[in-house]
Amino acid sequence: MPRFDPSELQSGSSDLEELIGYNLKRAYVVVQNDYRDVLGEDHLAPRMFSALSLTMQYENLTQSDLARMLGIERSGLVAIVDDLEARGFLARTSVPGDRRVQALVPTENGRGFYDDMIAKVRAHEAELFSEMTRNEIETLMQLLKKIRRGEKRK
Amino acid sequence: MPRFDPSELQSGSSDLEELIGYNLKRAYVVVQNDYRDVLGEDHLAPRMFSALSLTMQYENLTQSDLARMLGIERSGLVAIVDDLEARGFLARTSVPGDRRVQALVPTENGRGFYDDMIAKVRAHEAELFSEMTRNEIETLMQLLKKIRRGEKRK
DNA sequence: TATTGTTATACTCTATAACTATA
DNA sequence: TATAGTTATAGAGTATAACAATA
Repeated sequence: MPRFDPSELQSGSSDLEELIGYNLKRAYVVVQNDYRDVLGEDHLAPRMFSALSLTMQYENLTQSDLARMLGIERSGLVAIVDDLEARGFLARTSVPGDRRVQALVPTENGRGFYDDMIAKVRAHEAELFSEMTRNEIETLMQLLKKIRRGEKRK
Repeated sequence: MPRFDPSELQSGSSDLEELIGYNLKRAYVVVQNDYRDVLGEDHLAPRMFSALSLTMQYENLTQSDLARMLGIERSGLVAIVDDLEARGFLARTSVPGDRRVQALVPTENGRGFYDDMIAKVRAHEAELFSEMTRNEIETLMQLLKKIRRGEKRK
């Protein structure tokens, strides 16, 4: 059994380094930390950003729609929407024909804020991945989406 | 602005789907959920497995070593090691020459348990990624490690 | 002064279960 | 019966700050 040598940590010499799941997690943490540095200034958590993004791009989403799209439970979305609504980025609006649902409608203010944020996030990714070629990034995205498509539904 | 169409969710047509960080997270969640299905039977959380794996493969790791390798704080490791020690998988043993540190030494029992677990995890990954070619997996691993190497140190 | 292990504490993210009002 | 939104609650996972012992 070898003594610990830091230089071999990512060389794939240990069981852990050969696992896809572990590498996926560690890579995700790298990006997440950078996200927080960027979004944190504006007090926007990554999940807030994700929810805001989808409401900007799809008309009259309900909270249940959003939860399904983000892969989280409906109950978890209440606080997120509360926050986004409190900051004036979107509004819960009643929908004619089904009084159970409330569509999430972005405000002008919300659109302006979002446009700033998406620009910041894109700039941050461009810088964080500046060592990777366009081809590598393209390949990575395809492989990640392939993993996502293999998700086992409940 | 388009109406929500579930079929286009992963097609890259929205801002979110074009972000590396978002795809990384979603892919990670897919694997994580599968991990939990597999490791959960034996009440072994993913981070317990990671810590156990490293102590099996590196001689006389200290908790500080482990924390650095896993990218978490020292304080977070106390509970992990407590649990692994309570289950008889490893032991904190004093080290001659430095009375501050306690080396983490695997037990026979721990080795047997770990051998079972790593086999289960590998089988689970083989099945979860059965739609991907060996080449695709190799490429993915290289790209993930490249992202990890780009991590900004504190 | 710096490091190791530790405790206390708090925060984020998320899930489960139950409720209500609608359908 | 089923669904939308909601609340309460609990459990991971993690970080920060402080401390005693030791280097």
